Amino acid sequence: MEKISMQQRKLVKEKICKMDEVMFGTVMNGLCKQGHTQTALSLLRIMEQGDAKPNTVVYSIVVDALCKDQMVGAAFNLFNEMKRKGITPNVHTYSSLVDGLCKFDQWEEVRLLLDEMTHLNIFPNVHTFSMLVDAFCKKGMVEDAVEVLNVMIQKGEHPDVVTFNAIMEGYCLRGEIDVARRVLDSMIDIGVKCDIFSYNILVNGYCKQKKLDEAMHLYCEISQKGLKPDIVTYSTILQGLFEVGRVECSENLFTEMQNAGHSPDIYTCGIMLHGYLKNGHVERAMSLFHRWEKQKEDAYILIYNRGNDGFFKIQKLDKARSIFDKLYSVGLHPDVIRYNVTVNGLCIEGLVDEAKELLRKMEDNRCSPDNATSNLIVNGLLKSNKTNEAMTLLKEIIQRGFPADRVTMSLLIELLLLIGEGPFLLNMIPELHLRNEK
DNA sequence: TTAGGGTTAG
Repeated sequence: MEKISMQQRKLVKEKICKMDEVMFGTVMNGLCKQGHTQTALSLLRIMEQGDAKPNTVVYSIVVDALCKDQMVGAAFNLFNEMKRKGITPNVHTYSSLVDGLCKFDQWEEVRLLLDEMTHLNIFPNVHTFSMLVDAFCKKGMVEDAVEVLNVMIQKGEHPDVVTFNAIMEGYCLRGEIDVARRVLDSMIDIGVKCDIFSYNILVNGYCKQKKLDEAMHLYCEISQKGLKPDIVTYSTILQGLFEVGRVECSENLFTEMQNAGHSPDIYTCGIMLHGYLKNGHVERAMSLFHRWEKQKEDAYILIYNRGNDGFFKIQKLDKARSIFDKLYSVGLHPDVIRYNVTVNGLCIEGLVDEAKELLRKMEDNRCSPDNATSNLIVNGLLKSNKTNEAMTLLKEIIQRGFPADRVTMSLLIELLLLIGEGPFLLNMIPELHLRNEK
């Protein structure tokens, strides 16, 4: 990506081609969508030196990308900078910031920002309101979301399919799928066309409640409504079917999916593998696994991970271990999650030395244990009978810098008291406390 | 040239 910015620089400096704001905007948008926000930001700085000065659109592009990268503070710095320079933010800029703040539960700041924009005669539109509705729903605050919905209608903004889908998801997350279904019917009544997202939300709701007959019924309804199930629909139902042990149904649906022209993506692969393993079909899982590992290198990461987890659950530690070793041999560096799954498996099995070895490998690969590692180890120890032996490992981790959160701490305390390590606990408390303060 | 939604391992 650096290459692109070098080319841009060259084009600008040598005046081979005069880039206007729109061209800069297009390039910066592309960079941001590919995750190169910093490069986009340097391009904005380059613009300042040229004839085409940064405008509202290019600032908004970078502000939005920073929010999506969860760098809301940096986004606000840029937002303040543009205001200082007299470049007026618009409804896009404000909406991106509102969305960023919502994701961090900064409700007071959201309110202030909405006030600010309204004072400037910039009014929230269907996008802005839908972001708010979605944020409330995802946090289980459906009543607040409905209130936002009413406000937007009052202000003359029409909720659309995205707004209603968010509300449906809110009800589904609370397990009130029948209410969600009624939302779907009423949105059709008022003339808002539902889409495949609407159905996927409902299907997922039923699957999570293990109501697979209802989910399958909805799946049939999709085609009757003139819509087509997509890869997400299939993945959701496949997962649900495996969850309730309907392996044959899953296999049939998997074939149906491929016949409909959808090749399995990385998630479907993981669902199939995990589903087989969970239901004890090791051979079927292995055969799929071997077929795919030849085809798709990209898919390795997730498949190995799922594979590892599944293998541990059915006590095939030797197979899990060989898969993990294979990751190294093909030059893939496992991420913290995959390490965690493996460390957990080893702890449950009481294989402390191997877990230690793995933690050392983790450090060699500059992959630090995180909260989840600690959590999993403590959990593994609680489930295991070889607690004393495994204590050694835990002590080593604690001494190396235990990343403790509240949950881990309480589990740890429970464990230490259980196995009569009260004195060790007393010694550790000041240090754990200090780390927690940081 | 800019903003909103669904599946996804411990």
